[in-house]
Amino acid sequence: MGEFSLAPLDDSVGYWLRRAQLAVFEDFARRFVALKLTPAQFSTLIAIRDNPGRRQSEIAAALGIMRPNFVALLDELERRHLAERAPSGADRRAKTLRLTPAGEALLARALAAQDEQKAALGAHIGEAEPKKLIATLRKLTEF
Amino acid sequence: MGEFSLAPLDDSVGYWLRRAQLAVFEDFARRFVALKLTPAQFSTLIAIRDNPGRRQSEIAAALGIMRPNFVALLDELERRHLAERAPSGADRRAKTLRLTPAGEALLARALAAQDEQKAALGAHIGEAEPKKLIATLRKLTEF
DNA sequence: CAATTTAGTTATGAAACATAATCATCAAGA
DNA sequence: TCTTGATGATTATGTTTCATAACTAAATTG
Repeated sequence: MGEFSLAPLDDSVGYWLRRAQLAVFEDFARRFVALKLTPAQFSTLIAIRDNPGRRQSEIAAALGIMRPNFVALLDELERRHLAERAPSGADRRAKTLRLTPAGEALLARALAAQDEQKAALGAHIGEAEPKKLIATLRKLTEF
Repeated sequence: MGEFSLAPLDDSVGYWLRRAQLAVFEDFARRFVALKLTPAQFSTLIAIRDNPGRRQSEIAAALGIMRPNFVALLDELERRHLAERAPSGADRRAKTLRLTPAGEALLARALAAQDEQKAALGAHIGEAEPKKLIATLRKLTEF
């Protein structure tokens, strides 16, 4: 195609942030395709496992997922017998969430896949970089 | 809501990459709302200005935008008289792109807004960080 | 000149993300 | 207690972003 000039974008944090995110998510998708888990599903399984007894809407809020969109996501996890809704004794409107044994097992495999990605990523950008990178990205989330 | 544990995500590059990207793009949207420019439109104006005479499809490819989606984007820029399609003398199928004076003027304002964002961002994460951050993000795009 | 390829386009669909409205239940005050 | 207003989950719906297939006109190749 020939040389292409995009100078004002070349030192734009937003531009590279978007491109890097796309690249990392593509790699994620490749590693997780066998597990049939999207990033949202993966983080949902984690949130449920590590915060048992929480309400559906609390977990959605913690993940930054809109409540209406969380319904179909959970429907799918339930359909695959990875997670379950259970009545919240106190409040009959509310539902608490828990993983099934199959959900625990799949999450374990997913976490292993995540570790592999982390290792590959460290090898690619340098072992010390991920820690520094995450520290900077965290600051940016408050921007 | 109480303390919420999302440990396996807390040291995940992908997770923070996504959240940082959302935060920076939200800030971008705030700064650009007065100009009525999306990130894709902004980068298109830059690409056209800095690569005059290129074909529509070359510019789309350089920006990573699918050709079909680039059509409506350009239609809108033309409707607002910011950019124009012009026949490519050599190939009567092809169209080259150029900015109108109004497009040049709006892009100048947009670049100023981008500079302001850059300054605010440097102030927030430290003046030396953006350069290091971009270097790391660039490596990630080849991941 | 016929067959194939290419540039731009149209039509269309999938996926992520957001809002308004509904239904059942809860909580608080008259 | 009864009514009123808020809340949890849901449905319906819409928007934006991103991707694919198929079309047309024009170029290229054999």
